Amino acid sequence: MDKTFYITTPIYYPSARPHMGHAYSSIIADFFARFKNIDGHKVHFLTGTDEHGLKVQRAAEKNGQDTQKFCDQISKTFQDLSKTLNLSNTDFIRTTEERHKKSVQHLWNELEKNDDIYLSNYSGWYSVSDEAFYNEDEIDEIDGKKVAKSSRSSVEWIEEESYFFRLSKWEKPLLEYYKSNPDFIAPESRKNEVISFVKSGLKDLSISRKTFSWGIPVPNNEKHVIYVWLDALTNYLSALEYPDKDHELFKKFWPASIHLIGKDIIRFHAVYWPAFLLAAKIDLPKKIYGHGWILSGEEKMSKSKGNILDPLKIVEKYGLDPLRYYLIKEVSFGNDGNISQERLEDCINSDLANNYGNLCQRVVAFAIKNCKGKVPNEIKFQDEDFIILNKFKDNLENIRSKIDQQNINFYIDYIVNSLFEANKYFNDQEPWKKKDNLIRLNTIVYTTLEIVRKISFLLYPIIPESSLKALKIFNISENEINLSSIENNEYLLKDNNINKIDILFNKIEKNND
RNA sequence: GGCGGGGUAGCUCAGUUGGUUAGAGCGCAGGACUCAUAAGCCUGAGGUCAGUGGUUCGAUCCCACUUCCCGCUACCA
Repeated sequence: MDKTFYITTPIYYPSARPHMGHAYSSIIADFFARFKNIDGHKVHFLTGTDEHGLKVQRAAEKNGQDTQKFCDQISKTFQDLSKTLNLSNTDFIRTTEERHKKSVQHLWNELEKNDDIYLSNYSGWYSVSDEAFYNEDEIDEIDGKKVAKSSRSSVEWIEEESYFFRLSKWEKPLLEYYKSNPDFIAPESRKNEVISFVKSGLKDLSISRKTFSWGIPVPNNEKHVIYVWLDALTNYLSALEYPDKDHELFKKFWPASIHLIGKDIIRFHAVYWPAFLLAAKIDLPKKIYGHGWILSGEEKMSKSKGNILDPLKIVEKYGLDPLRYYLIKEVSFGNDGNISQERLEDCINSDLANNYGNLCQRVVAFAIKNCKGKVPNEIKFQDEDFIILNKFKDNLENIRSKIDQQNINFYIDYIVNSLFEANKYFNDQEPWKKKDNLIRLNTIVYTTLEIVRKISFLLYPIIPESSLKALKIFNISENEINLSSIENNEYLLKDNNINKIDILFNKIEKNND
């Protein structure tokens, strides 16, 4: 049976324009998807938009637009973002699609059938201006008027008929599940938060609303729409043609390998979602990973410096691959990351241009001048060649296992170290002094070409476009990239032509101001 | 308030189940080379590992206190 891998991003809520947080989730997910793809897995990579809810309905009204058309428009900006980020997603789901509606309603029916849903009243202190409910302890009384402590806006007691999900019933099963599946929630800090939250007790969850209509109707009670989280989370199933559990997609890809999300929505994914699934007797996803936020430090948004948090502007100015590389390299995965334009430029110059780009150029230029522009034929490896070549083979299993632990930083550090070693190797071997020993010269060139090839394979999940550009040296195309071939020290066919390539990364002129 | 995480070189971060001179990258300074995008290679400067006290033969790592930062503490997504 083929190895499979199903990864999802959050579905994005179109109340705001795409920002760096969206880009980050997507890029990281794409990294994993591409890695698994070149490592022989059948990959399903899902992203999409979450289009229901009061805010969307209001935003559309405000624009005097038909709600669906409004959604079409905003969803398009996220579909465009996926293209801009060069995502390899195999599907893009929208919660306004029919396949999703069918799936959510079916899940609802399952929950109802299993007695996990009941009708009752939802009540609480509601602030119209904040659009939020408050608990008793979040309320103050000033001059006989109840107000929210945080915003000081006045609140009123509201009771509304609502369907509830028996979340409380799943408190113990969830805790047991976390215990027997210690890798279910990552990173560790998030797991601890979730567990302590569940341990503090779960109340039943309101899962329908009557106050607005932009949503999926509750089966058999059209006055209610299904509350947004039950709606939104189900997208992960809808994209696999749930409720058709015999469908090829569902059989192949469920349970999901990993739901990649931001830490802000960990609870919905690590508590509500597994509870829904347990109640519906559906297998739980293997992992929920809540990554950190992208922060822009002290840097104020200014016109001269540009806004680092706008991914589209960054891509426009520096290109996509530098952004992808930078986010993956410099953010300690799982933690919040501070990004700055200055560090991005440093990364481009030192890692991408000087280290990787220049290595490609120097070996190609050398081979064209000294090896007739062909992959050398007569070679004889020595110890120092084997040492550097075999490192890839020796580390392959470790790389795979680190990726399965989402240790992205190990992966990229490994690549950067390999680049240092490669440049050092070429330096130390001094092929330019070996013109009277062609076999040695050829061997050094062949070895270095092999290293460039292996590193370019490893870089493909991070900077796919640039990796492919580099692989044009050897006329290697995208579908030929496969991870296990980094074990092979003589992958490159001898006497094949070597192609001169354009500069991969232009250096950024830094001006001190 | 309660629970949890953290304060390590100019910057971004590793690390230590407590043990000789605390690490990487970037940045900075010097050197040798020249195949290459004036790139690469070598060498070096820079830290009382937040503060105070304690346990210990010995603490950056353990404990207590102090201080600063951050997260969670349910229905905004």
